[in-house]
Amino acid sequence: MVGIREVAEVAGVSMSTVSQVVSGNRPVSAATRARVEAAITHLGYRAHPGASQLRGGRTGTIALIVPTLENPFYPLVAAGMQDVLVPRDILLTVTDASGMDRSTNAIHRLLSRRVDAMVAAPFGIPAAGLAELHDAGIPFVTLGEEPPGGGDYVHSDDVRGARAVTEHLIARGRRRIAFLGGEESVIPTQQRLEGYRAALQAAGLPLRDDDVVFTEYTRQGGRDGAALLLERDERPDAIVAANDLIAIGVLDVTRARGLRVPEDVALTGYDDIDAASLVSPPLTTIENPAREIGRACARLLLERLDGDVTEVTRAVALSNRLVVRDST
Amino acid sequence: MVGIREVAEVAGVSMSTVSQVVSGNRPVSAATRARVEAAITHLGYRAHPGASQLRGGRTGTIALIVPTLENPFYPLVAAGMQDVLVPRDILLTVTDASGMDRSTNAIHRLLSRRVDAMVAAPFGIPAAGLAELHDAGIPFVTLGEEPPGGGDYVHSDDVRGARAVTEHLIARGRRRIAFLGGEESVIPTQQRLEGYRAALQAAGLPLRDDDVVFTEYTRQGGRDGAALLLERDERPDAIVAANDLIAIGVLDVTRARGLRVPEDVALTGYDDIDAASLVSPPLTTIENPAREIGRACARLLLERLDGDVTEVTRAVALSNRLVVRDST
DNA sequence: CTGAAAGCGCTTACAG
DNA sequence: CTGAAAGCGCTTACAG
Repeated sequence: MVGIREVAEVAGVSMSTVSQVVSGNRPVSAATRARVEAAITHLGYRAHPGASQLRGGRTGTIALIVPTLENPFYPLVAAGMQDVLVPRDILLTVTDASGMDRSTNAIHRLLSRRVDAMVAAPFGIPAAGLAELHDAGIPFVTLGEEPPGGGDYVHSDDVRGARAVTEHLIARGRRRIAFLGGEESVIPTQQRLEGYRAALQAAGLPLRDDDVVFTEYTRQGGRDGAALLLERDERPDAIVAANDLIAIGVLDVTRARGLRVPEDVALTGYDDIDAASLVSPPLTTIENPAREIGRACARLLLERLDGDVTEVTRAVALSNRLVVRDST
Repeated sequence: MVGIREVAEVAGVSMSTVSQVVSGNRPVSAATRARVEAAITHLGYRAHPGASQLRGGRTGTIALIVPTLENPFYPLVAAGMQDVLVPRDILLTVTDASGMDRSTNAIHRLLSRRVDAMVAAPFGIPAAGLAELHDAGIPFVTLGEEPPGGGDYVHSDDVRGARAVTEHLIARGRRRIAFLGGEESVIPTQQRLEGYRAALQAAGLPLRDDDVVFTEYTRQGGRDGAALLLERDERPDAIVAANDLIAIGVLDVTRARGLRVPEDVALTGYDDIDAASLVSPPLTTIENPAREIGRACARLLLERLDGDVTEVTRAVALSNRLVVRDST
């Protein structure tokens, strides 16, 4: 392998000078620089990341931990992060935490690898994992909710989105609107529920406890929840699902029962994943800007890494918008 | 930071011994091992990856380059790779090459980072990129087709899959079956066409040139191809689409023309992406095991890295299976 | 089974 | 603006 030494020899300068040219950490005369650069090109020199890391401290790697890679929302977050990271020549490593017994393992593993920073969806990350992250003292951003103890986070305005979608149903004449959430404990569920409630309240519609059902953020979760909601005597005339996958599960049930959407029951999703426009009928939903969210995460991290941030917590709220399709 | 030196002090042994305990590269007495392990736990020691890398040579990182993260097939490949890589404590870095002018940049960048191995979808990777990869001498695997010049690759058995889906249509009584392929030049297209032909031939059905149309592997490609096939006087009574996205494009056209699927024309896809079961009618298709493909890629790489492989080229063909739904 | 020492390829004070 | 030298935290021959 060709190293800094070979380059220095060919260029007729010291190893320090080669290092300065590569890193730009101190001024080098134009003539010297040109000679060094010529030698680098000629020899095909590539810095050894391990060596730089050992001295410089940083690995140039940022990690993303997601609950699952099967929900297409998360790969898009990864793509957004890359939009920002690639120009800075930072590597992104993505971990699907669903396979590991506990995401704590993922955090631990990534910390051992000395990643420079991390973004994680906090859902299901046990407190111990978050604590370890805190102790490590590296910049990190959470997705969707503020980490306990404070820290940067990025979310789209869930209260507003859920409110918009519910108001849309009310405007369409629906009166008995149910809410089908994912896991009750996570903040996005709570905020979407809050938006739903706010819309009903503003319209003077009653809030009924049994119109709110919690399940999982999956297609199967949607099936389970829909089974509950739709077997009642007094069926809702609309369902606000907390994400598209849940809504798609609801469609499975309406189809099986011969219910027409939207005639018998109107339905809305959340996120606007590709599938939302492919199902039949295509879903009215809230566009959740996954890629933008990824970009924002990466930017927050980079600012911390660049050291010009003093605030403990910064929140980035991205706006979302209603996409009306045939399911309402 | 606590390093090997601190651990050695606390355990009352030399730094070498600590290193041996951590790496397992040479036998250590049980008593010593226990003392060292206690010290490691007590101090919370984590090896510095940069230092190990500088000596040991490997970064413990494997890269995956995909044409896009927006096609849900690829994130699943990534998830499959992780299934295999995580237990070996190897990091996966995923690059979406769509953003970069040329994937060559991605390859170059990853090589600079000294990733230990790489898997890439060869579609659209220019020869220069592949050549650089070859020169780097690191193990790599391609997706779907053999890399020019030879090397490991993983694909599902496309001939067999396409044959199965075509035989299924014949069994359903279809006689005039068209093939709607993606780009003619890529191997998967050629193999799926071969399977389709084999099925017709075995059934004694004629092969007509004008029943074979090539387009792009996209929804729009499907629309374009369907427009050609369905405007003829003698319409086919079935269409074998070379992937699900194409089939979904066909559905757009049948819907617009008031043709019923499967009554007027039966339709099959390929891949079984989520959307295949979401469209109406849901598609009969061939399940292309993305996650399994990812696992196989990782295993091939690991075997090379472990050094017990001498063959230049190894091909892994994964079996796929017919999924029958309402479109046939 | 264990230790002392060299060295992996860089970066960064320290000098000039 | 440039160079010589120390050292980052490990691993691995080399000895014993």
